[in-house]
Amino acid sequence: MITHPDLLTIQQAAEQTGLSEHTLRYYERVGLLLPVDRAPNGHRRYAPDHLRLLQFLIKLRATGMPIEQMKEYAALIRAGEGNEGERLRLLLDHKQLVLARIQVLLDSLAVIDRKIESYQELHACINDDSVQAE
Amino acid sequence: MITHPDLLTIQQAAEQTGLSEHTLRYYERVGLLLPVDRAPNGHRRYAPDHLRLLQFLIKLRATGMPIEQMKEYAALIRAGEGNEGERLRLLLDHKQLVLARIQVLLDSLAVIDRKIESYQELHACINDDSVQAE
DNA sequence: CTACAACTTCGAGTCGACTCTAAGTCAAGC
DNA sequence: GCTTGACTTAGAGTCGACTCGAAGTTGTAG
Repeated sequence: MITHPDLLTIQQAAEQTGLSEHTLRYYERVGLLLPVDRAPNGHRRYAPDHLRLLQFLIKLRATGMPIEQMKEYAALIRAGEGNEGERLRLLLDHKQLVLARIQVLLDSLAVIDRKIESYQELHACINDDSVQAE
Repeated sequence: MITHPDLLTIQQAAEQTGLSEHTLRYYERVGLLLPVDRAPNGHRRYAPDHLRLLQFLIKLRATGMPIEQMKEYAALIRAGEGNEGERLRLLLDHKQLVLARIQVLLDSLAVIDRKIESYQELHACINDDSVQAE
């Protein structure tokens, strides 16, 4: 196969991003990505630009952004320059949500930690008992 | 209705826990909770013990523990004393997972933050331009 | 006696995000 | 010419965790 520099097959794109080929096609299907370039035989060819966007979208996913909102962000990027304010707003809003979610995680974890400590104390007591019993 | 002290109807339990009545019944159905006590007419009556367990299970849920694993934990509690070591292990393992997930969130958020900053700089530049233009 | 509200059950439906399947195309190697 | 493997498509299936709906029962208020 003639491998054009910088143009990746779907397999290579999957490797690079950690997404499955299925998922890459799915993202395109649902309109998260614009139709990807094609080789003469119809096969997808991912350009570095695509990959960079994908890598960033993956970070949005990792922070729990729903696909619908990722679509909004991707659409803003596609629309070109001039809407950086909107992009900024979207990202800032999302950041607040993520921080809030982390806070919930930490708060809940604190409760769980108290339970953990109580079990650990119990464990220590049992050890004490057995020491005293000996 | 004769409201026995401390025994809550499903509606009251839903209020107290923030879960829906549907969800309370669902948790019981899937075996997360033991069959709840019933009033003579067959209606559920939640005892303080139930409520306390629920409150804790809700913290586990909030930290993303799947229902299957919550069932394991609830089963250990039901089994009575003597398995505190297992409970401790389960909670400690879960805690590690949660901490790891928080770390992923923070790492991804750091990437998003860099993007946010770049948009903010851009924004600042535009402001500079307009100031200079005046 | 009737209306109403609060429950009951069980099964079906929803949602988001994949994930997989089947059937087809195409280029390269033997 | 045939097989193999990497791709293509559209549509169906899965999974977890609810969420809802329909039909029935019970107990109280008017």
